[in-house]
Amino acid sequence: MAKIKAIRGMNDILPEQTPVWQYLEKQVETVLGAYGYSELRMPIVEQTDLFKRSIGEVTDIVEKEMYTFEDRNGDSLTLRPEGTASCVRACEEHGLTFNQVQRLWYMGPMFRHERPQKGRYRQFHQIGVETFGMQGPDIDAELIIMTARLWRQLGMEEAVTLHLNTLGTAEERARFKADLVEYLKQHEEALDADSQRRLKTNPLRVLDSKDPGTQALLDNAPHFHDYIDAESREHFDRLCTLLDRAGVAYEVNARLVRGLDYYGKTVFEWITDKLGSQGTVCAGGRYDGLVEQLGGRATPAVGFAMGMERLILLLETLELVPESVHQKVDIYAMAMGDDAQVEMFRIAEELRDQTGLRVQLHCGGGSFKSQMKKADRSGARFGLLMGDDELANGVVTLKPLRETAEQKQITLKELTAELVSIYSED
RNA sequence: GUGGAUGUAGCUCAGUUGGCAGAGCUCCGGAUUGUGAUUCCGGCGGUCGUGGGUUCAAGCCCCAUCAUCCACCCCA
Repeated sequence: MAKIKAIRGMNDILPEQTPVWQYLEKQVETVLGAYGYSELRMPIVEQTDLFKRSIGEVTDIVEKEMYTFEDRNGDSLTLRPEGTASCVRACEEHGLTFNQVQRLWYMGPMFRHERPQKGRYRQFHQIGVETFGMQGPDIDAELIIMTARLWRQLGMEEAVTLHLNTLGTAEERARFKADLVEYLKQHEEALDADSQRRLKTNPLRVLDSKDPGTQALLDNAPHFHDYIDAESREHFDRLCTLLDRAGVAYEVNARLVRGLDYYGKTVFEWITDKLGSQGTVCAGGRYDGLVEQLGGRATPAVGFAMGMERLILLLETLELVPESVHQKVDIYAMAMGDDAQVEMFRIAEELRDQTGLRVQLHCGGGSFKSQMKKADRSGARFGLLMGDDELANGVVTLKPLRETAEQKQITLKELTAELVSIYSED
C-alpha cells in the first residue's frame, strides 16, 4: 500500500524547527505589544464570496489559487488565501470598528494553490496587522516604523529594504490606467508575453514586469505620480516626512503596484535579495474602500502581512537565530535501580517546584553509559545521578556536562540552593 | 499553469560499459563491574519514489506517473 504523505506544498514543522518559529513569534508579539496592538483570532474557512468581493475577481488568487469546496449544505466555502478579508468581516460582524479605532493583529496559516518553490508554499503562515478608523498618514508611518523596529530586534535590518509608493485614489488610477494602456498598446509588439496578457487583464501590473525590454519601454511611459491630486500627494509627502524623521530609510518605487485590488494610497514592501526570487518578506498598504465594499460603513484602514516561512528562511540564512532557543532542558536526571528511580522522580518534581528549571528525567531504561550519552545529547548543562551509593547516603551527584568542573555529591537541600545560585548568575 | 534539475537506509550521499545494494552520521550493544561529547569493534536499518516496458539479467536503458528543489508566473 502506498504511504500517505503530506499534501503537496504543505509542510510539517518538525520539533527541530518549532523553537525557531516560537522565537520569531515571540519577537513579533513583543514588538506589537510595545505599540498596543491586540490579537484577533479568526476561522480558517470563510464563505467564498468574501474573498471574491475583497481581493478582486480577476486576480490570480481568486481566479486559480483558492482552495474552494462545497459544504454539506451546498454553500461554497474557501480556505482563506489571506487574512485581511476575514479580519474586516470579523470586525464588521462584531461592531469592532463602529465609532472606534482598532489596531489588530492575527497569526496563522493561509492557503494558495500555487506551484511550490523556495519561500512559497500552498499552506503558509502570516502574521497580519490591520488598523481601522484612522485616515491620516500617521498610522501608515506607525506601521512601517513598527516593522523597522522588528527587523532591528531580529538583527536583520541590513538585509531588507523598504519600497514605498502611493497608488492614489481609484479615480486617479483610472485616469492613469487609461493613458498607460494607450501608450502600451502602441508598443504592444515590444512587450514580453506576460505583459501583453496583463495589458488586457490588469494593466498596472505591467509596471511590475521583470522583463528588461518592458522595463526600458516603461521609462517613457506615463508616470503615475503625475496623475495624483493634492490630497494623495500630501498624504504621501507627510508619510515620507514622518519616516525621514524616524530615521527609516526607503526607496520610492513608482512601479510598486501590489497584486490585491483593494489597495489605494500607501503601499509598501520590505524586500530582501537573500532569498532568491521570493524576496518580499512583508508587504501591505492602505485599503480605505474595502470595509464599505464588504457592506460596512466607510472606514479608513491600513495593514500589512509578514510571511513567516520567508522570515525564518532569512533568519537562518543570516544565522540570526540564537543558539539558546534550541536548548530545551537544563538538567538531565538519571537513576540506576528501581529504588533510586523512585527517589529521582521525587527529586525531579521538587526541583521543578523549587527552581523552575527544566528537568528531563531519563525514561526507557538502558545502561548507565547510554543514560549518560542521552544526558549529553539532551543539551542539558547538568546531569543529576542517583544510584545505590547516593540512595544510601541521602545525596545526589551533580555532574556538569558543559564545563570542566568536577562532579560532586550533595544533599537535595544543598542542590536546590546551588542551582538557584548558579542560574541566578546568568 | 510553463520550463529545468533531482528522487538509493531515519539523515547526507556513493554506486563503473546493465552483472550479489554501499559509506558516513544517527540509533542499539561492547572495549574489567557507576560516567557523556574524541577513539576502536560489532549490530539494527533498503519494495533503489511508484507503475509499466526492454533484457538471460535493470538502482543504471525507455515510457508514464507522483514528489522535491530551482526559475517563470504569482505573491507573504
